[in-house]
Parts: sequence; C-alpha cells; structure tokens
Amino acid sequence: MTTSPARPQRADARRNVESILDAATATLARDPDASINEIAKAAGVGRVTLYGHFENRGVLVAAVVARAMQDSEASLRDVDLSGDPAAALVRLIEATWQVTLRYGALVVAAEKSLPAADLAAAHDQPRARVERLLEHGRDAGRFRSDLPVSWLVTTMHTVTHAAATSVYAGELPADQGAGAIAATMLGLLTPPGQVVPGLDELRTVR
Amino acid sequence: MTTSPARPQRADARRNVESILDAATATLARDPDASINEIAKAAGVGRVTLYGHFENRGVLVAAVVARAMQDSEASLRDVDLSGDPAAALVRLIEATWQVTLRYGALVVAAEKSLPAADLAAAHDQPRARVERLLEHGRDAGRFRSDLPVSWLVTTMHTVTHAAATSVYAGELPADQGAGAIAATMLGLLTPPGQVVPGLDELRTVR
DNA sequence: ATGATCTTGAACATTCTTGTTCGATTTAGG
DNA sequence: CCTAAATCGAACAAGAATGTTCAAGATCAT
Repeated sequence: MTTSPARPQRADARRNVESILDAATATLARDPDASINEIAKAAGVGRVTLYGHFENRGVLVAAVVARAMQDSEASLRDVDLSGDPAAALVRLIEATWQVTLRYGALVVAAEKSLPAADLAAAHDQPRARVERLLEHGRDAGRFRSDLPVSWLVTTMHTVTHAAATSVYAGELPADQGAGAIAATMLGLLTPPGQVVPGLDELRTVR
Repeated sequence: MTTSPARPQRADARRNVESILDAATATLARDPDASINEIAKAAGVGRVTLYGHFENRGVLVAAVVARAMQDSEASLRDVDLSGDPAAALVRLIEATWQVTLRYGALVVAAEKSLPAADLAAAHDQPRARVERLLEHGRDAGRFRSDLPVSWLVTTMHTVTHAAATSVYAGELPADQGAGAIAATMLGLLTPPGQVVPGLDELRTVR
C-alpha cells in the first residue's frame, strides 16, 4: 500500500484567492502580526498556494487593505446625512462602528508593511465627510461651536477605536459599542441648554 | 602597533543597570517591538552585558514596567484634587499627560511579555482616583451626570493615548496635548447651562 | 486520454531575534 | 602589584518567519 503524502486539489483559482483574502482580513483584523502560515491555514490552503497568488506579504496586505477600503467607503457613503444633524451623526456612527468591528486592527497591519502615503489618503475622505456633518450641525445650532471640528473628528475616531478594543478584550458587548460612542459624542457636541438625546441605553455600559 | 579588537571597561554595575533601564524605557516607549540589540545599543552597552544583568527579555521588561509604574503612581498621587473639580481635573490631566508622554507604548510591550493579571492591577488604582474625582464633581453639580463614570474614565484614557500617538507622529506639539485633552474632557463633562472654561488655547490644535 | 492548470507537502536557503559561551581586556580595591 | 569583578566583540546554537524549489497528485477542457 502506498501512502499518499500529498492530497492536492484543483479547485478554482479565483475561489481560492477569495478564501485567502477573506481569511487574511479576518486574521489580520485580530492580530496584525499574524504569520503567513496562520493566514494560509485559516484559508484552508497551502502556503505555497498563497505565494502562488500573492507575491509576498506586502502584496497580500495591500490587496486586503484595498478591498477593505472599497467596502468601508461604500458603507459610509450610503449613510443618509440629511435631516437632524444629531440623528444623522448617530447613523454615521453606527456605520463607522460596523466597519471598525469588521476590520479592527487591520490598520496596524497596513502601517507595518505599506507606505504611509497610501494610508493617509484613505483616511482623508471619510474624515472630510464627518467634518462636513459636524460643521452643518454647528451652523444649524445643534452642535457646540467652541471646539475645533478637526479635533472632534479625531476624538470620534479615537473613541470608536477604543470601543472596538474593549469588544475584542471582552469588556464590552459588540452591540453596545455604537450606543456608547454615540452617547459620548452627543454629550461632547450638545451645546449648553440643550438636552442630550437617547442616553438611556448607555446606563449599563462598563 | 596592535589593534585592540575589544575595549571593555569596568565601570559601575549599578550605573550600567540604570543606563539599560533608561534606554529600555525610552526605546520601548516608542517601539514596543524593539529588539534587545537596539536597547543595548541605545544604552551604550554590549548585548552580553545586558544579559548579564537581566536574565531574558521578560525580566527586563518587567523591571522597566515596575519602575515606570512606581514613578507614574507617585506622580499621580501627588496631584492636588481639592478645590474646584474642573481645575483639579485639569491638574490631573496634566500629570497623566506627562506620564503618558514618558512611557508611551510601553504598555503594549508589557502586554506582549507579561501576564495579564499584573497589568490589570496597575491600571485599577489611578483609574479609581479619576472615578472618585468625577463622582465628586458630579455631586457638586459641576459635571454632568447623564454618562456613566466608568465610561468617562475610559474615554479620558483613550483620548490621552490618542494625543500621545499624534505627538509621536509629529502631528501635535507635545505642549499642546494636555490642553487638547482637557478641552475635550471639559466639553464632555460640563453640564448644560454652564460655561466650559479655558478653551481658547485649543483654537490652533490640528 | 491528454495536456494545461492548479494544488499539495516536504525540503531548503535566508534572515532575524534570542540567549549562551569564550577568551581577552580593563579597572577598582586591597 | 594582584585579584576579582565587570566589560567587550565575536562566534555559536536554536527558533521562527519569509520566500523558493520540486516532484507528485488532482481536475478541467478539449
């Protein structure tokens, strides 16, 4: 009896590429230092196959990031920003939260193997969108005007990232993240004399 | 003339240990993944000497963290928390900012080589202090009461860490960090109908 | 069925980091 | 002056990760 040392399959090339991209996204989102071996194993694919589709680690990460950026931008672009600025902000936070949960620490992985310039451009577009919304709310008298808008955007991203970290650490249920972020931002944005809307669901947070 | 391939010195053991601890602190604060080689070079010391004083990487990191925690706790313990809660918070933020700038990403390095239990205990004490201050301010009517205190503390730490990252990235001057954090927290904490104090210096931030 | 395509594990070279060993050298202290 | 402590660079072994090569097996289209 001859033992079969290898059991290769033919499968579909495009299908495998998808598997690898999916697995790489999920794996790198949790651990930006994950090895190629881990990613290949998660994709249910040999390491050689992976290298057959992606020249090296940098190329793979770049492909993952490109796909994630496309998806993120589409998600955020679809958010309805009309109507009451506070409600619009909550919708935008909800969408941002989903994207952050999905892609987590992928930014860190990107920073380690990609030129910094590419990343900066990726951040500018959604950032400008948030800025416009905040400016609109400020002009409409719904948001306070005594803090610089750019700092507010930075704060929002920071708080979002912190919430995601809490979720990964098991400190915060994933479905409470958006509520916590929204409450914080609305608390920060609502000017003196106005009521901060919808804080009730935050009572139980950590 | 005989070339001297090695030029060892006797020096003082305690002195070298100090150099190594200082260099390790500074190096790991910027790059938590810094190699032993980098640390030894930064300390102006051979790698062998370093291993002579610290059994392995874990022991070195533990020593660095222990020293940093002692220093941090002392700095934060000395902050005067009496008087107006808002002013006290600004003082506390200032002290926290200095500590964060000094020790930066050292937490990350610690998380990679130390048992998680040690870190948790280290965070609890200063955290409880901030919580007490916020509760006091809330009871005194100076801080808003519609956001959970524990979430506010998390937000404050998060914003502080974000500001430090901005400084390391060269986006924010180090001396504007505390002002930015204070403005954000006071904006978040000041209840409707009260004026947020001291926001003028924030106009130029990022 | 036959050839092109895709996959496989095993094995290998390379590089990096950790940690150790060694002989040689300097210096503080008695 | 002499010894013990402390240092040095160089060299080595071990381990992990990256990337390549190879021969063998599976599958699809024609």
